[in-house]
Amino acid sequence: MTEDRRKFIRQGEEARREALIAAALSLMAESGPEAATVRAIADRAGVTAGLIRHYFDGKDELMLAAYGRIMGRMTENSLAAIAHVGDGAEARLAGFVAASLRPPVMDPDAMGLWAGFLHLVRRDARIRAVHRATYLEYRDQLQRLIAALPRQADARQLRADAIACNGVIDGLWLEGSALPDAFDEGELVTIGLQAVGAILGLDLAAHLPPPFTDEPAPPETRTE
Amino acid sequence: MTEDRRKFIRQGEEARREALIAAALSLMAESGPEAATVRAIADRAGVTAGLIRHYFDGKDELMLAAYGRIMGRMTENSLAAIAHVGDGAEARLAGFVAASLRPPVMDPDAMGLWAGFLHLVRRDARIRAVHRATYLEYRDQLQRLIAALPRQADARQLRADAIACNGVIDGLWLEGSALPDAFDEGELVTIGLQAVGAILGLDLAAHLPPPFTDEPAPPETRTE
DNA sequence: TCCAAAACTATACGCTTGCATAAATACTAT
DNA sequence: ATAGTATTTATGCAAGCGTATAGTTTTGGA
Repeated sequence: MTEDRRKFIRQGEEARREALIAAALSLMAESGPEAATVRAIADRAGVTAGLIRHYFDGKDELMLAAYGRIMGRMTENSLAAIAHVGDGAEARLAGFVAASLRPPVMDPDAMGLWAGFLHLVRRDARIRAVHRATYLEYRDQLQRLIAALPRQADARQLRADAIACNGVIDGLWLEGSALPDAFDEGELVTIGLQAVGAILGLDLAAHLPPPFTDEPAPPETRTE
Repeated sequence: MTEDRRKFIRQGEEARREALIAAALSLMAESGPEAATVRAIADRAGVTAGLIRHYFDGKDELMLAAYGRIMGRMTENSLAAIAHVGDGAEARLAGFVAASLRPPVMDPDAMGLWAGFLHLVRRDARIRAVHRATYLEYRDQLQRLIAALPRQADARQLRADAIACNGVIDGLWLEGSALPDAFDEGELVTIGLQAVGAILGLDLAAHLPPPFTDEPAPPETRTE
């Protein structure tokens, strides 16, 4: 009764770090980078602000960890779509492209997050390193899928094709995420498949994967 | 001698507004959105902070004006490259694509600026309107160039082609701006022309425009 | 059972932000 | 020459920022 100090239960390093990262990402996705203050993050994570400094050397460290988490998740989401597709290189590539142009990868919140971090890329060397690694990893995945296609191409051509296809996907992802209602349902998937197919000399649209996977609806990016 | 108050000369609305917009853009390009504080902007424009409120209703208004300025300029820069190209629709399209993938359009500073504003797109309706208008205007320009090509395509196909080509350009622009040293000199121009050509069924690379225009070197985006 | 270590809270400090307000200056019209 | 007005400076304020630090609670092992 003296002073009702907040009750709490210990949760340990792993859980708290994850909770703080998730809180930072959700705030940033909703309301932009400037909304992700230490107080707001702590509040959403159900702790007080001081705890951030207990688990991270500072806010910058938390943001760096959060960036790594979200970027990795986006590549994972694209890859997960083709994990169980076994029937041919073309189908796998088509699945990868389509997954990148559909939720939860193509998503306004995801783009808000990505944009919020992007401007940090130029100032913070460690953020830049994460960006570079993520971009190259994604492109390598794509290049591997392209290399598996039944066609002949030397290393130089393979690199150029991967860069071009990655460009199409990135550009369409960006525009579809930024202006969701400027495109019809599934329009960007079709366009993306046609474009990638044209670049590689294939008819990828023929492999148009089913619009729904086994999951009913993945509504949010931000939920863990 | 009493108190050395700062000397000044009157410059009038037009000049001051432009100076403040230019200052805001240059700060943002250099060091990100959070560096563009009212004090820093005023300082760079050679005035004191209070003047911003005299010419704009608030900082948000200044940022909105600045966003309109930079986005318009980027489309202009792409269009300027083909203003004096008269020999054929393919050559004009090739010039447009190439210009979008070279300085001053493709440029780390320009991308920093673009990214800095992008996350405002989701919160501020007026910023979003500018974004939408700029994107659609750019795409319409591209679509007009595509429509002028000697080939047959219905309206639906024309729209899809424009979206796809715009996607390639945007994606390559983004990656080349974000990671300039990940690509060879001129590599993205070549890849972009090949990709757009493949999508449209042309050999655009044959029209590869000269690497230099009549200007010696446009070094900076941020200078007016 | 109790005690030491770790987890967590609470508070305050210094700094920066955008903005309001009031005073001073430079220019223009007369 | 001078008065008037728009332009510009100067100053202060309330709010919010990240962080440092000290104190309190929980927890698990001796």
